[in-house]
Formats: sequence, C-alpha cells, structure tokens
Amino acid sequence: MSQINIKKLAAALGLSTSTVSRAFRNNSDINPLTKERILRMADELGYSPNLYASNLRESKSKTIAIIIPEFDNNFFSQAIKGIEQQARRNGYHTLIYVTEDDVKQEATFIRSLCNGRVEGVVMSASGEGLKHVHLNMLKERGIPLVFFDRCYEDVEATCVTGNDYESSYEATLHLIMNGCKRIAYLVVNKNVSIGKIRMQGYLDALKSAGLPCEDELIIECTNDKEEIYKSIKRSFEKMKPDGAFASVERLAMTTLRYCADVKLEIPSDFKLVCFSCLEIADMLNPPLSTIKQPAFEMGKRAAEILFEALCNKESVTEKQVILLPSTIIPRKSTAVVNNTKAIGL
Amino acid sequence: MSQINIKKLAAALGLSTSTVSRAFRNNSDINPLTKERILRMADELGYSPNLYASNLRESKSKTIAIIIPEFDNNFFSQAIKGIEQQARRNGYHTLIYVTEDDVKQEATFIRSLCNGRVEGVVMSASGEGLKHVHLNMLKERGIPLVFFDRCYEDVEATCVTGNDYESSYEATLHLIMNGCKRIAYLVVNKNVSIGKIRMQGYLDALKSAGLPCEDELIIECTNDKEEIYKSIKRSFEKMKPDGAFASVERLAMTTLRYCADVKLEIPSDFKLVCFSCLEIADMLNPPLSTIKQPAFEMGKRAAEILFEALCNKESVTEKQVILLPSTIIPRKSTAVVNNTKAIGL
DNA sequence: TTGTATGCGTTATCAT
DNA sequence: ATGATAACGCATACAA
Repeated sequence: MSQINIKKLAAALGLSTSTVSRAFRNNSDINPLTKERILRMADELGYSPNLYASNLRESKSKTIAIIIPEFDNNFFSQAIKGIEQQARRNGYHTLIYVTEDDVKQEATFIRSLCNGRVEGVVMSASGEGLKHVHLNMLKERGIPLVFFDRCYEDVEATCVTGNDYESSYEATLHLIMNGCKRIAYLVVNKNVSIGKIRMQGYLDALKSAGLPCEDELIIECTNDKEEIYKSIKRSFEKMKPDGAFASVERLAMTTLRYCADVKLEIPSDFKLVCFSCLEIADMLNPPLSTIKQPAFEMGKRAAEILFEALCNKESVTEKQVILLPSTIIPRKSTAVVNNTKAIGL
Repeated sequence: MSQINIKKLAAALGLSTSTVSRAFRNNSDINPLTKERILRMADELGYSPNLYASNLRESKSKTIAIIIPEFDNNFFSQAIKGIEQQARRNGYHTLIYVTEDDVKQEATFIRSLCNGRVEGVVMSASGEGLKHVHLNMLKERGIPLVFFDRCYEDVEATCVTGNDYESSYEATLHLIMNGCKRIAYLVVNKNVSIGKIRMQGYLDALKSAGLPCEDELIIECTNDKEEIYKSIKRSFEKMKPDGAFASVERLAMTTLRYCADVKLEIPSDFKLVCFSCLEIADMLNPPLSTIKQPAFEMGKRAAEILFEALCNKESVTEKQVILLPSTIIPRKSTAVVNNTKAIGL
C-alpha cells in the first residue's frame, strides 16, 4: 500500500508541493479557496503531513517525557494527570517511562531521549546514586528538566516538591502531643532524598520534645510486601513502639495489617500517621491520619515550569526549589483515647 | 550551538558517513576496531543518531500509544503498568493520552497519531458514540489497535476484557442469596459498553431469581462527585434498596459515604458489592466485597497482542475477544447477619 | 571492509 | 498567490 505523501497529493491537485505544504501551515500566504480545496482533497485521500519529516525539518518534536519510579501509588497517578493535562493544553505529546526504582533504567531512558525524541523532561528521581551524569546529557542537549517530588540535590534543575521537612516534623509532633513516646519511622530507603528529608523532620521533632531517638525505631523496608511485613514485625516485637510515622503509604498499610494480626488496638495502643494521597483514608478502619501532598498540583506546576522554559528558551534556567504545602489531616488513627488500661485503671 | 551530526563525526574521524552509520547499526559489516573508534569518538563529542532522521528514513517510530478515559482509577494505573512494562521489554516507547471521557478528545488523539507517530495503539474506549470513524483511520494506515476493558462493538479490533457479564450475574446473585430483595444497580453510563454488559448480568440475575427489576433502582450517575451523591440519595430515599451492585468503584465509595451519613448499617440493613481493583478493600470500614479484575494482566495481555501484530505484519488480524476472568471476593459488606430487627424480634 | 550517491517527506528561501 | 529547489540527518544500494 503505497503511502500518500505531499507529492502525490500535489500531483492529484495539479499544484506544487509548496502550496500544499502551506495549506497545512497557518501563517503562510495562500488563497483561501486553494487551501480549502487542498484540505478537502487531503481528507479524501487520507493525507496528513508525515510527522518525522516535519520534525526533521523543523527540529522539534512537540513531545515531553515523564519519568517516574513507580506506578502503584496514588500520588503518581495524580501527578501524571496534572502533567498530561498541561501537556495537552500546550499541544504536546507525553511519553511515559517507569523505572521501577532502578537508577540504571532511569539512565537508559534519559539516554534514549537525548536524540531529539523530546523537548523536555518531567521526572521524579529513582534513587540516590551519586553520579547523575546521565542527567547532564540533557543539559548538554539543551533539554530542560524539572523534578517533582523526588529530586537529585546535585543536579541543577528546578524542583517542585512538598514541604516535607515541616510536614514530617509536625506529624511527628502530632504523635507526641497525643501521647506517643516510642515512635517508629518507616521508610523505604533512608538515603533517598525524600526518605532522608522526612527522617530529618522526624528526628528533629523527637529532639525538640526531648525524646531519645533509637536507631532500631527507624525501620528501613524494601519494596517487597513480604519483606515490609517482616521488617515491621521484627522491629515492633523488639522495640514495642506506641506510634509510627510512615514516609510512604504502602508502609502504613502493612502496618495496619500487622496491627490487626497481633491485635494491637489503634489508636489506644498504637497510633499511626503517614504520607498518602488516598482519597478514602477516612473510610479505612481505623480512619487513617494522613499527610496529603497536592499531587495533581505538583505535576501540573512542574509541567507549567517546563513549558515556560520551552517557550522562552533564553530564560534564565536557574535552579529553583518550589515547595507546595501538604496538609496534615488528623483522623482516628492518631486520636487521643481515654486509655484506662494504660493509666492503670 | 551547532548540533553534532553524522557528517561532522565522520569528518572528525576521517571516515565516511556510511561507516559511521554502520557503527550504530548492529547487523552491518564493519571492522570491530573501526566501530569501537567511532563509538568512542561519538561518546566524546556527544553524538547520537538523530531520531527523526532515522525514523523518516526507516519509516518506523518504535512507539505505541495508550489512550484511556481517566486516570483516577486504580484499574487504569495497573493496566498501564502492564502495558508500559511490555513496551519496555520490546524496546518501544509509550505515549499516553487521557480523554477525560470525551470521545471528541479521543478522536483528536487518534488523528494526531496517524501521521506515523506510533506503530500501534492500546486503548480503552471513552464512550459509545455511534460513529467511530476516527478509528478507521488507524486501520487505513495499517496501525494495529487493541482494546482493553472497554471496547467499541462496531470496531474490528481485538479486545482484552473481563468476563463482566458473568461476574455481574454472580455478584448480583450473591446479594440475592445473602438476603437482598431490592437491589440497586449503580452505573456511570448505562449505554457505554461496559455499563451495559454489567447491567445485563444484573438484570438476568434478578430475573432468574424471580425478582422484579424496577427502573428506578438503576441509578445512572455522572462523573461528578456531588452529582453522584445526589443521585444516590434521591433514589435511595424513594426506593429504599437493601443492597447495591456498583459497576464502578467510585460509585461504591460514595454509597458508603451516604450510608454512613444516614446511618444505614452495612451489612445488616444494606449490602454492597462493586467492581474494584483496590488492594485495601479489606481494610475499609466495612470491608468491601469486590469484583476484582486482573488489571495488570489485562494491560499486559493487550500489549502482548499488539506486539505480536507488530512483529508479523502479515498475521491475520481477525477480531478476537479475550476474556480474563475476574474474581469475586466476598467480604463483610455483603455478609449475612442475624438480623433480629428484620426478622421481627 | 569502506566510500559514493541517492532518497525518505517536509519546509523555507527565493524567484515568478 | 504559487512554483522550483535546496536542505534537514540518516541509511541503504551499489561500487570499489
């Protein structure tokens, strides 16, 4: 099936390719009638300009990429939604890549984007490797990069993230105020930017309340569900925490399961708060206290910044850090109870 | 900054462009040492082949598109994950488009894909308009299409979906067996393929149990949260159902909220079951009985089929319908209770 | 194994 | 307002 191209269309109309080309571009001078005639015929023959020829000619792709570490998370769905919506508004296409928390994958993806495939990248970092050379390739190619949520500190790029330190501090303090004295911190990887910052908030809150921070109350989990459960079980049995602050929703869910299994009553025996974008946190049993990040906003904002950079290529691309405030929503899982048992009568 | 291209690289090496080109393609004959020399120099000068020139030359893009109606849904996150993973394995890139349930958007997206941007499309349909001409464009261009979950019946394309009719029938029967006599059916749009099929299962189950089906127990909702709540309230106040089958998770969540608001006890006064991929359905209050679709599998399978078609271009592209079975997971929200109130003592 | 020459489909420049 | 032509960067058929 011989593809239709501009030459054939021109021939069929008895016109030149330049005229036909003009019909598909808005600005050029062309007789409205001719244009109409061309478009009609194009429609009939099923012609539309070949994308790759145009892109080659104009050296632009009208495409951006989103790179995220995972997908199992409400946060990322919502953020992507914000990015995609913004891209659509700007007439851009959106490529999506999931690294599954693998920095090597991330590097591979980035490399595959540098040959003109995209004009910009919005990304949430996948790890905390030390050399982020792969990201420099983008800069060399003049491809702007905007981080959201998880950033690499050593990379010069604007980052749209949450006020994680403050939120973590507050959430921990919230647990303390409501009576917790032995608070566990649940984290996937305490060396990754986000795990680290959130931990700092936790540590500082403990300190400011004069509570000791015990290493074994910092529970580092993997991404594997079984493993998470085991880590929690091990640490809880030994350390007997009376509360926990989970840096990631998934860890809180496993904690809830563990508590149910060992009949640890929430909130009387144990309190729990976590970062989460779950819309139905209030319908859980018990209703879960959450730190809610503005995920959609974050994605949208990151994309907006990217498109600004794309418009004024000349604009100063200084590294900016934009913090969008999270909201702490206290629910039953951290409520104060008249805990007669604990008081002793 | 004058971009580096194959000519400059060749010049820098004192070689011809063809030799350089060969170094980046695996099959061609080339002296390994030359190749190595070229690659090293390329790395140094930051050269990689221009994507659009290559694509134009080879007329292939190594890209597929995913088109989905919405993003707020666990089902789609998981399905996309399956598709993206499969694409990655096949060395393809993945464009994503969200229609927000707008068939016009869908058509616009499709059109923008027909100029060579993608080699294939995986999509979940956004509506039930009658003319799906926009999809014929794909066929004309020889771009294979695979539906997942929601299909257009009039379009000749393979569809990977759930055994929705059977699941709906069973779920409704489950409610009946557990004592419900006035069962509501909650649906976003009863004319869309999936809403229609699921309704048929519901209706047939009622019929086979000898229960009447009352029109006003079929509650058609929009996508707007407020509206959903109002529709449910209106119908529930008038029709006093003692159970409901929700074709979409979101509707069930609103139902739960409504029940809480009006102190309708679940499962004693009212039972609820719904389609949902929520992993934490068992942690809701009450634990929610669900029909769980294999979302990840569905996406994966749809992508696999697409890539098969992409490999053997010649393969018979007959319309196939592949049904992946869902699992009904009964939980407390549909449990039988010793309902002394109801029995009258 | 390497080089030469041509064309992929489009758009911009220049001429008419 | 329209047409002729060159160039975008690459990959292949063919020649050496």
